[in-house]
Amino acid sequence: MRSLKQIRSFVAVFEEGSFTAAAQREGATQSGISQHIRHLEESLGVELLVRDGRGVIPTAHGERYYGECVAILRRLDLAEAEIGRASALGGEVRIGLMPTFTRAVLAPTLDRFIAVAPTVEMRVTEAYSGVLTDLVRKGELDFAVVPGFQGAVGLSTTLLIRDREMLVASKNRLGQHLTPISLKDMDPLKIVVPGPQNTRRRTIETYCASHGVAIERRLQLDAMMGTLDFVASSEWVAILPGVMMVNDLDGARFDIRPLDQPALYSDFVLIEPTRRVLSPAAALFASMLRETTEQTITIRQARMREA
Amino acid sequence: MRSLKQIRSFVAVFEEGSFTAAAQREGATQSGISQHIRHLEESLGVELLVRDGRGVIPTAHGERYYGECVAILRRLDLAEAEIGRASALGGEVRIGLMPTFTRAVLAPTLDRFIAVAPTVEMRVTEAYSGVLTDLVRKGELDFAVVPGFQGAVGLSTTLLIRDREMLVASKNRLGQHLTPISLKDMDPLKIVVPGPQNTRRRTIETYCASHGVAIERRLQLDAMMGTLDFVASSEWVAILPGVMMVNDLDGARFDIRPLDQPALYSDFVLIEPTRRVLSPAAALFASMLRETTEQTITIRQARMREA
DNA sequence: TTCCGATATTAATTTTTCTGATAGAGGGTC
DNA sequence: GACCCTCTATCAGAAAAATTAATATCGGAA
Repeated sequence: MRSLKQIRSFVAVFEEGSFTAAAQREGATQSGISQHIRHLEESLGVELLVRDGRGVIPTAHGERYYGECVAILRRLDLAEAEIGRASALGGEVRIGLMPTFTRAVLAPTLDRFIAVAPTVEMRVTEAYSGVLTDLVRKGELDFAVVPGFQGAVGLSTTLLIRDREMLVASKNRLGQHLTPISLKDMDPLKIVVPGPQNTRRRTIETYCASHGVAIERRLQLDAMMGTLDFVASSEWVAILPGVMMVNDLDGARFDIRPLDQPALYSDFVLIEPTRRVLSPAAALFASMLRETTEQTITIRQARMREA
Repeated sequence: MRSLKQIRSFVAVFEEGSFTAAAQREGATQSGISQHIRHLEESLGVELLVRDGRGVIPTAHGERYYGECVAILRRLDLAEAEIGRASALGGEVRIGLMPTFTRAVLAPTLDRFIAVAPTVEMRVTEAYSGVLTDLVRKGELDFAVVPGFQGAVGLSTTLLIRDREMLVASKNRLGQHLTPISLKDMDPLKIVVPGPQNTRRRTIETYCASHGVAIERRLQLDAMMGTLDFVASSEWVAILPGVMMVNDLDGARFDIRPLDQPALYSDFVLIEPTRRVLSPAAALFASMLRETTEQTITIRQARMREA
């Protein structure tokens, strides 16, 4: 007979591309997963996955069945969310944020959220997008906010916010605080960048290369706090999303100038497991996060107009 | 943990309005069903059903959850139908028909169907609508065709055909074979009717009462073959759906005249369990049944125009 | 009250699932 | 090609869960 465990196992294997990884994600053994898939295939009378020594590849049947299974799990999740403690706006909300978001917008969002939903247990994980993506896929986070990307199996993405990238340097080094700047006018740059595993690195390199911005020296720093601190006390610069600099608009510590000619925008998306539905509390937090972020951007735009 | 058995049990209890009946339908014991429901309620943290000594009544939560559960089971069924042997147009098709349909349209439909799908195992059950409805709800039939009615929990209905009712008598007793007739012109009637448990009985009585048709004598006969035979060899008449008389349009045995002023139409609907999806073979049979029936009606209309 | 028809509970049993160990298969590397 | 590494399949015993039959309990009707 068909069972939900079998379906969950299949979805996990499909998304992870491996029995072993699926077992880990489902908190089971590889042996158990193997048996579930076998029973599923037997009872359907169809091969769902081709095992090729390196992992697994779904068959055409597998692809189609996966789509249905995800829809079923999602619907199941929805049914429970509708009934259970869901409506009470309680439970636990586990989210993942990049430093971009924890630096400035997390605190005010938390303030507002806690006021409205005092009984909800919040758990915020700070990490870079790769880690967060994995955690979301494993179901260990309800959702995460990561740079916009080309999607991944089993994840749904929703655009949360689009924000402008800023050139950040220590006070009085750039001048014209908050007015647009063309990077080419500033080169050659001594720039602090994240490591190649970070999505931002590629964005920055691509931008510089395709607009003829010369880079004199690169410093690879995978610590956001450290980057800011270093930039504040040196002649090095960094390119950062505006949303993390809202608390420094006064110009007391940094010169901040939006990239121009052309402007560079970054998308941040909310990712969640397709097979699940956001709990009301999580959805509320997500919408508050978006609102707060939008407000900070609005504030910044007002300041920029003044400048 | 949630399981499909629990969900199936809940759906069965909801639809049957009773643990005991649900157990029977699911081929389980009352004890097992009781435990499944208890676990479901515990894990949702919500009461789904109120037990009141006489049976069970769903709570508001139960109602909502039921809707989701049916959708999930249906989707699951769909997923399997899409993948499995479904596409091969094999397997078994179990349908239920009333005598109305078995008398004239079943045979030609079967001919066509068997030609196209020779490997499908057909199982046709002939019975009256109440029995067929129960069998469909229990999942012992893929679908049945019954008189149009006001629906039942757990059943989906689709209009299959609308047909005209006929006054049937033995040859040369009515005259004007195949031309419309006003019943009032023929009263008082000596009429053969089915028992009160049959949907048609109410239809006929209502029609006569509301159009001032006097009935001289009633003969209650719950045997369709017997009714036809008796009518053919006596002065009694019967009111029957046109679709069952297509083989007697030649007037050799019966005088058949459509009711007029006003015309009386009957709807026949296809009923199937909402939680399931018709297999391709069953769907094909249903559509062939509709086609055949429509053709017989078209033929009759042509004959009527000639007459 | 008493009975009747229904659900709840319980403990033993059966079935299913899960695990840990091991075998086997398929690529990559030297 | 031999070796190694990683991955999946299989198996038997262990653990967990479902199922059953018997029985307790409950609620309403007469």
